[in-house]
Amino acid sequence: MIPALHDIDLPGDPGAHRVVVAMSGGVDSSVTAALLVTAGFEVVGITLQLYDHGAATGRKGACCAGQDVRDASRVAEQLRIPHYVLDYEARFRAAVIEDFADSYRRGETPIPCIRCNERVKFRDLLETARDLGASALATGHYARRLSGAAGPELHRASDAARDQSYFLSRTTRAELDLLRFPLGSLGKDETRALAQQFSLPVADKPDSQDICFVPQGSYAALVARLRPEAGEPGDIVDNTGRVLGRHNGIAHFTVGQRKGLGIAAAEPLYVVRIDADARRVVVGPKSALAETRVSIAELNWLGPDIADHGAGLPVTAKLRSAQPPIAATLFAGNAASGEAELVLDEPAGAVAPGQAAVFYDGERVLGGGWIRRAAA
RNA sequence: UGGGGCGUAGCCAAGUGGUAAGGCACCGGAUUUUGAUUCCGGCAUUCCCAGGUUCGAAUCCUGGCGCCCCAG
Repeated sequence: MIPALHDIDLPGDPGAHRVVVAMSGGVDSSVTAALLVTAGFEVVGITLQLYDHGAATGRKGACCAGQDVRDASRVAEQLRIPHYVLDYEARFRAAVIEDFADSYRRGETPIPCIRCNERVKFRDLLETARDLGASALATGHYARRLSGAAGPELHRASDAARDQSYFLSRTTRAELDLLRFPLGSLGKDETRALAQQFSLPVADKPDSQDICFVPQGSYAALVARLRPEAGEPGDIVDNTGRVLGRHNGIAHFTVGQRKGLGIAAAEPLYVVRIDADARRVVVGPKSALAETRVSIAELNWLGPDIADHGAGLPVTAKLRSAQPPIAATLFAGNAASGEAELVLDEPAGAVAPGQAAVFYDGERVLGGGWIRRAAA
């Protein structure tokens, strides 16, 4: 059966609301559109064409180019809703791909999916939705938008294994006002089942994986092409500076990485730090990864006012998309600058500059920022 | 060329007569909207080479080759 839409927060007659759905051509956003159509909303599908290298055409599990755009069109056609494809290649290249390359050049580890949400999907698409007079912009993300006393709140998805709130941590309050996540209470298997019930042509399409704009998965080659210095060879050293080996470009590494070093040692070695200027990759044993203090920049806050929390706010913090939140205390120093410091209750490893730090109070997303560095 | 030691997979290394541990690296798979982490699996019919002893040797014997250390 088709489930009722939770948390849609659009009062009155559904037919009176125009809802724009961001359709990537994948299963999730297609089911999102189908659910909204079934619920009686006036749905408009929009697909952003983000890139279009030839290799994407036949690639499985990509999004936002070639076949995926056509898939989105087919779904929209079946649902009998208007569908617009907007050319965002130039903007995506500048705001996401160039940023991705710059990040690696600095020796950081970018997370382009968040940049894409932050700078493309939730910014321009929301404007477009407003221009179209829409009441809401719906996406297929697995997260929940719940109405709280002080307005909409962002929460983790019901299915913890599918939760994508980490990727939505740059979302602002204003954006959250207009956003809706109809899949937030569903499990992936439920979404698949719905896709079957709706007979969507993408029902059996594989989940997207990897970085969408990187053909054949050779992301380091892409970075090396855009920022040649990130592909220059350099030394692999230990914390005393002793040279243990060579690497073929810092773009191949992230803090916490074990594979690919090619160094035989008594115990496994992990990337502890990347020194972009010297083109050095510093490695050490797992114990060398433990950090307790993390500097945060560009804090985006969605929680209650934290001006009163000079003593620090207890939170759980997620420092990597596939790692569970860990207990910590957040010190939001200069709110205006967005600078903050996170102190972990227990030392944690693989704190990589460039990744997002997302703060939770239980299921609720309080905010997020970028990991600048491990504070000494 | 006096004395001593060593030579086991890419690296380190256990094993001294009973039919090749382990770690690292590497490869494959699972997981993952970050090629990370994690997890699972694979990875020397063979122990520098050639003979010999033995039912049986990487382990004992002989010879050779290579390397290291201490003396000169």
